[in-house]
Amino acid sequence: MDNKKLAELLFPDINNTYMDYENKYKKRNLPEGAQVTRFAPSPTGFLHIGGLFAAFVSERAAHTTDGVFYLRIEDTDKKREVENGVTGIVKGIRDFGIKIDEGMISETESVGDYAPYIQSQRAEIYRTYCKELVEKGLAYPCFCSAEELNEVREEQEKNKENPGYYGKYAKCRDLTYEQIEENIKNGMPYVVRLKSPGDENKRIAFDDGIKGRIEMPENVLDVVLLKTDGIPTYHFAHAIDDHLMGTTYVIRGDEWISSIPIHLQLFEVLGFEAPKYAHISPIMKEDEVTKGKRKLSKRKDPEAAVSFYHEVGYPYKAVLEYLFTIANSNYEQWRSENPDAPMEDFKFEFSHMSKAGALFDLVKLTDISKTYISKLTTEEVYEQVLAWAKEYNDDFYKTLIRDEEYSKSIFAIERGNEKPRKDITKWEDTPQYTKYFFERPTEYEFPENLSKLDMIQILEEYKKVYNHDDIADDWFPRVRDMSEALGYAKAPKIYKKNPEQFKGHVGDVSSVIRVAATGRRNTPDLYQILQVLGREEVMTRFDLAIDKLKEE
RNA sequence: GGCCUGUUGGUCAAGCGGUUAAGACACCGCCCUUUCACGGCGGUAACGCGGGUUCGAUUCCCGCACAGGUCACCA
Repeated sequence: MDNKKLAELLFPDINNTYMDYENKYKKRNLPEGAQVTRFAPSPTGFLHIGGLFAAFVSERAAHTTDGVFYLRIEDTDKKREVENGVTGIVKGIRDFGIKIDEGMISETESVGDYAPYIQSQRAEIYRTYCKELVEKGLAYPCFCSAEELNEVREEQEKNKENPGYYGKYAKCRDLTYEQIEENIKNGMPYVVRLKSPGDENKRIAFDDGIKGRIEMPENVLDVVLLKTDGIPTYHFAHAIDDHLMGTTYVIRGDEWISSIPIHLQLFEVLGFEAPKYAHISPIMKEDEVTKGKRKLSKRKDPEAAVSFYHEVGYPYKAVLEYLFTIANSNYEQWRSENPDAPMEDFKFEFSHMSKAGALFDLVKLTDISKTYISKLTTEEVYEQVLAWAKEYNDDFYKTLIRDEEYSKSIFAIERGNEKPRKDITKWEDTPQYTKYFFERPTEYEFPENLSKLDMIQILEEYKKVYNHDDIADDWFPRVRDMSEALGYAKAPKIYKKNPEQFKGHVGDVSSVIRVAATGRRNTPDLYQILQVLGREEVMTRFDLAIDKLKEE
């Protein structure tokens, strides 16, 4: 068979040679040890937390080595594609502050010297390399229909043989030029397959950055390179793109491990140097029903979508912080030793990645997020809450901007202390958390151990002694004195010793004041709340509470 | 079924032939305290099973079990 002639028959439109691309896309000039990594999702309109995790790890791997991290879109499956899918991915990554050096930055635009970064625009490149393989006798057209392929598979299953297109089952391997020409003339659709040089008795080995050394049988399958529509399969596109774009480290989900023999063979056949690989274990979730682990599912689990975290308002750095704790086992240790260091200072290492899939732990995220938010300044909290509200809660947004200083003074309560409060988990909590600052209470959680008359007495008495100009140190002693005068112990300990001598203790008294001012029994520091509310408002609220007590 | 991977408390995980088997989150108790939160102290709780190798196995080897992945013209 004249392979050259066959190549011309199959690819009459291709006039370039692969050398044109080898010359066009120059080798990167990077320092020793710098890694080039990429995130290469399909634009299916949904960025999975596992995808974000892979992107994050890839970005860290690149930027801790002064390398490059780029975004490539793998849109070779037109059936699954979604409108504006690229935008969704770019936004998802951006919302989490992950910096993309190269690649797609919007639906249609990209930056970088290795464009196009979207596979649907690289058809000619793939076809050029494919033509080359045909010329070298390493690839051939296959006209088998889906039905024929199914029949073969059934026969193989019956004979307990490995399924697939290989060996004697690879019917189209031995087609003559004339047969091929005839088929094409008749308009028969075809794919282009690799003529696999693999030997089923040989084994290959490679060192995975995370999983370690893995050995597997060589690939013997004549895998599809170009589909009927002329678009490459993932395998072929992976080899071409990662070679041309200079990827040094391919980081992806571990569902790809079993394709490694194919990929290594492709690199070999194409004469490319293979990249290093690191295969990440999937993020799992405990299934409520079966109590087993399962992959986070986009249908069942809202937290599988990256947009979920943005919507409910977890600060993106808190999410990243959490992702880091499952990415590198020594991260938490490092963080406790460097509580205020930026996370970029942490040296990411593949060797500290877990081989097994971690269960996604929302409770742990909650803790990390609370701690993170507790350390923010008032300004930072206000900005982030505002940004969240602007996107997801218009009413609250309007409330916040009505009086910026007032809003900030709320978030300033007990902030900046040595032991800051840890009570905001996510921005979605803040409307409820701050509600009583913007609205007078309508419901009161008055304590049950005091009578209404006692409570009315407390409030009326407190109105008389309340001094809005008290400094913090004077405020509580005043409550103490009043408590004592009304027959309450001035400290809980005193009350506990002789409970029969008192009506209650100062804590009961301040509870009444607290509930009258806020409607709630549990709040941050009461003095600061009263200060924020302002003298007039405080008095009004006391009156309202008294009325409420009287009417019942 | 073939091929690959994994299995330490509820969760994330240290460990890499000899340890009272770290730590974090969660949970429980106590202390601090005007509530809540914070903080401090303490507690419950783990090496999947069976064989080897070895003076000694959580650690090494072999089975088994369980879990996950993959065997497409999807990525």
